[in-house]
Amino acid sequence: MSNSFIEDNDQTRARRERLEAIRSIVGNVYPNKFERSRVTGFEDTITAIIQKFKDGEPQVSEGARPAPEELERINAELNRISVRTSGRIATPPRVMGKAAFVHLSDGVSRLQIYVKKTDVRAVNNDTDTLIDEEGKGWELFNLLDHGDFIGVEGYLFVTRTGELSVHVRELQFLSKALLPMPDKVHGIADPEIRQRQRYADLIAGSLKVEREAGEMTPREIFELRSKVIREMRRFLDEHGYVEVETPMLTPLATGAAAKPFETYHNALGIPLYARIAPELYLKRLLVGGFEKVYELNRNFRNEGIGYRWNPEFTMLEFYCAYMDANGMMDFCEELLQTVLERVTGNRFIFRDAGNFQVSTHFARLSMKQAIAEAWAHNPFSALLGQDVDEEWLDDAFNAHTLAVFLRRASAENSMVDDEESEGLETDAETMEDYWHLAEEEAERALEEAGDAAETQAAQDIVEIFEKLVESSLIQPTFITDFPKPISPLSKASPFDPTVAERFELFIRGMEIANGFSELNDPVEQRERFLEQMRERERGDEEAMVLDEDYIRALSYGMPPAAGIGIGIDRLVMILTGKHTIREVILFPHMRPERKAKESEEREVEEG
RNA sequence: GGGCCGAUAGCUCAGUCGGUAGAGCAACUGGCUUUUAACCAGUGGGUCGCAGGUUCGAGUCCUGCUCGGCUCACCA
Repeated sequence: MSNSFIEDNDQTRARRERLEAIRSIVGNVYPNKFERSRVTGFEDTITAIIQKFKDGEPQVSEGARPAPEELERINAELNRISVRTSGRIATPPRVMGKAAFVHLSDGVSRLQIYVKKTDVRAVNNDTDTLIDEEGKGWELFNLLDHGDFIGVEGYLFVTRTGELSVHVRELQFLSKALLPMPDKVHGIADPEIRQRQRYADLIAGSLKVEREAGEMTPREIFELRSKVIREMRRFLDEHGYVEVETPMLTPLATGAAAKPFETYHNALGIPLYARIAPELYLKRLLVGGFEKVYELNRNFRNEGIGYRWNPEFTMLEFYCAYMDANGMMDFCEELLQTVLERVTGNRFIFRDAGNFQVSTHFARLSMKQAIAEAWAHNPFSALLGQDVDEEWLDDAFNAHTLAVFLRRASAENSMVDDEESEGLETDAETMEDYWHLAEEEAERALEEAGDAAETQAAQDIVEIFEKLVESSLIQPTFITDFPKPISPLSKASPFDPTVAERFELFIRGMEIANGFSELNDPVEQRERFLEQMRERERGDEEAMVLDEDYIRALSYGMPPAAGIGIGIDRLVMILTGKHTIREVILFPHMRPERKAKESEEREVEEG
């Protein structure tokens, strides 16, 4: 039999040959079902059996063995209990002549089975009956490989070393692993295989013999993710929110600053875009009379891929009528802390505890305050003797100078190797040169900007914030008071017309949430959209697109409201201590897999 | 796209100064009727990512390429 899709080596050959030998004993090697018993009160999965009977194991210290009398007492009880259960063979069989031990896994837990040559009988899968012939059970067992699926029937007992086990009387073959299992000690090291072949990653996590303290298996990461999402829904439902689903394929890509994926609808004959944000649809629902709505689903952005970025990401977005951004910060904090408490049992503890403390309250800081504070602690600050405070930043020339300076300084730093960079940071002269160059550039830029000067200043402040502050916001911090020109869907602050009543939540240096008091004046909204369109014409590909229907909706009247988007993937990164988004997305997007042969063919074609 | 790092047995990795290709696990054969990453004895397994170059001799040095990781720039 040829399996061209399976690499041919000594391991795969042995497995294939044994599959044929198994076939000659049991008939159908891919039977359709295996019924598990219900002695635990539920379906007797391995986890159910472990949970129900594990407590019966005698308590002994590491390496010690339980007393024989105690074993006898426990086993007198357990031996009366028969179970039928099934799973993947999770260890290479430990065969000792005429008996063997092996562990079965259901992906979560593992249960040891004990197979004795004289006690085990095989099931014929064609007739679903026990095979009479002597020795067939043991013969079948010896053809099993690490990774195969089997079903067993037998009675419970505790071994001399004190481990709960099943003494197998019936053995049924259920499915073959034609590929060898990942290394039982090291698991899979190659991140590419782990992410591309998540199934192998999940198997490896369940088969790995030893784990480092605090190490989460992939299974546990994705179960935690599932719980986070479930608890978010529950919290919102409890607070009167209605979950809705709005279009993912949209005629306009708007509601956020991002490049969309484009596709084409044949029947309508129009382009459609994968949504970059559900925002404008959800606010149409506020117009329609929903006072509290949310959507928890995917958004798509046709941009770079990196440790914080996947082309599709999961966002919780919700809106609450009659609330402003300040109320939304309170609610967001309560939401996150409640979800955390329900998922992890702690109010706010991050997984890599080394960097995090328990925070009872999230800090709040205006963007310009945050910049001023960060600058005071920045090595460039002392070097240049330049003070930065909120008033200083209000000057467009100053803001642009600082933005350009940071751009130059960081570009220079990134070009230099860590080892060679000594002296660079302390080189005051170079830094002063950069500063003067930045000042010259700022002067020119201000002249050229003309009526776009306000937008330019806003972009400068944000750029300074991102370069200087963002990565240092480790503890949960709300940054407030965003410049208005870069917040086209947000209301202005009632205290400062140049500032949007908008906030972003940062944790571990990442933006986790973005919310604001929603702009509900259709006249001003239209103006803001038009300003965005002018930005687009100036070359900003990510400026928003005017949505006339949305303006019409606002014209029917939308109540004052606050809205927020919370990045679920990034939140899960923080909760699991993972440093790349690909670890918390089951099937992250990657470059298409190319085998060596194919790439050679490509080269020939292209060459 | 730029910079840095990597690719050796099925898996995880070592390989010194350029001199016959190594270990553990896995596989195979034999032994062992309560093991715990079982153990004991033995066996097989390599296009050292690909293509050139230097050299008497290259896993090792040089050049180009492929694939991957990290990182910087754009982006949530």
